[in-house]
Amino acid sequence: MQTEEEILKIKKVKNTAARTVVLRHLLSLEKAQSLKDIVNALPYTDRSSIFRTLKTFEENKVIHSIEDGSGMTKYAVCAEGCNCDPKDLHYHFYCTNCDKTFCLFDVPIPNIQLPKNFKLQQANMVVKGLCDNCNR
Amino acid sequence: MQTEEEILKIKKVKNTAARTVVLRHLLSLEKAQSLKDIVNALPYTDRSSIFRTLKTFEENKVIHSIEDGSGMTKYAVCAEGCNCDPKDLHYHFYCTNCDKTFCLFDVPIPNIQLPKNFKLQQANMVVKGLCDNCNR
DNA sequence: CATTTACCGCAACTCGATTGCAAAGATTAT
DNA sequence: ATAATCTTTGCAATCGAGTTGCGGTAAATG
Ligand SMILES: [Mn+2]
Ligand SMILES: [Mn+2]
Ligand SMILES: [Zn+2]
Ligand SMILES: [Zn+2]
Repeated sequence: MQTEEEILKIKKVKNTAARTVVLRHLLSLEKAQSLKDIVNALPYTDRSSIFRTLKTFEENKVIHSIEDGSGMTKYAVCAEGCNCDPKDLHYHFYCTNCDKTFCLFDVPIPNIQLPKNFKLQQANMVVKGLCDNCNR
Repeated sequence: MQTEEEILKIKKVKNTAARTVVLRHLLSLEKAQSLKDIVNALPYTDRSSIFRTLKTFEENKVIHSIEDGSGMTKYAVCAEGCNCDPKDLHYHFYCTNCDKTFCLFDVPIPNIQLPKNFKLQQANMVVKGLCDNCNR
């Protein structure tokens, strides 16, 4: 896995204290995080700095955002080589029990046959249900 | 197409003035509407009444809600026979140019092979891009 | 008709998201 | 190295979609 310095270098985002700590934090977790989650986990970094860091990361394809319907946008680090193009699309799974949101990088997204003359640019595909941990 | 009285009868929702006007309005449009859209279109009905009407409709499967990433939840009338089960799932298309959101009732949703032990309950699948009208 | 229950309108409130601004830090030009 | 310039950060304030409390009105029940 890439370190946060490598990622920022590749994505041409200047490395600052806040960016390093936020990205390192996101890399350390397997599930997508909300702004609130991150603020709670990083008590020495200001909310608005984290917010602007996330915006910068998103603009530069370091992370992508997920609207999982929980009311808070969540963020996850992009996979290596991701450019947030349609080809990089993947499902997200939101567990209605434990409130975790995962990137399902391994589940292929089938070709979607849109109506005539519709053009696909992006997608937000959230599948909801119970995760393996909650489904017992 | 069913009238609003027929729909409310089938879904066992009491018919009131506000409900009639909101449902009739939704039926008259082909695209999903936000609360704000509806409030603007129905100046003689109070925002909170419309809000509670939408909640009632959603609970009773008269309409379904769509999180299209625009920041406002949108609502669309359920198709005849819809019970908002996974089998009634369909894609939604959000046009990034004209901001319209459509139900793609005719585009089949393929089977999603979730990871082991994950259980599907619902989904919010929003495809984004240009609609036929904006893609020229 | 009296009582109970549901619905409506208005105003207030919640909370995630966003922004203005000044201080601190980094970069570039003299 | 110093000054000028640009960027990032922290704090407080603001925005806006969504939601709720409450009193009044209408509908349903007996
Ligand atoms: Mn993802
Ligand atoms: Mn729909
Ligand atoms: Zn779970
Ligand atoms: Zn369009």
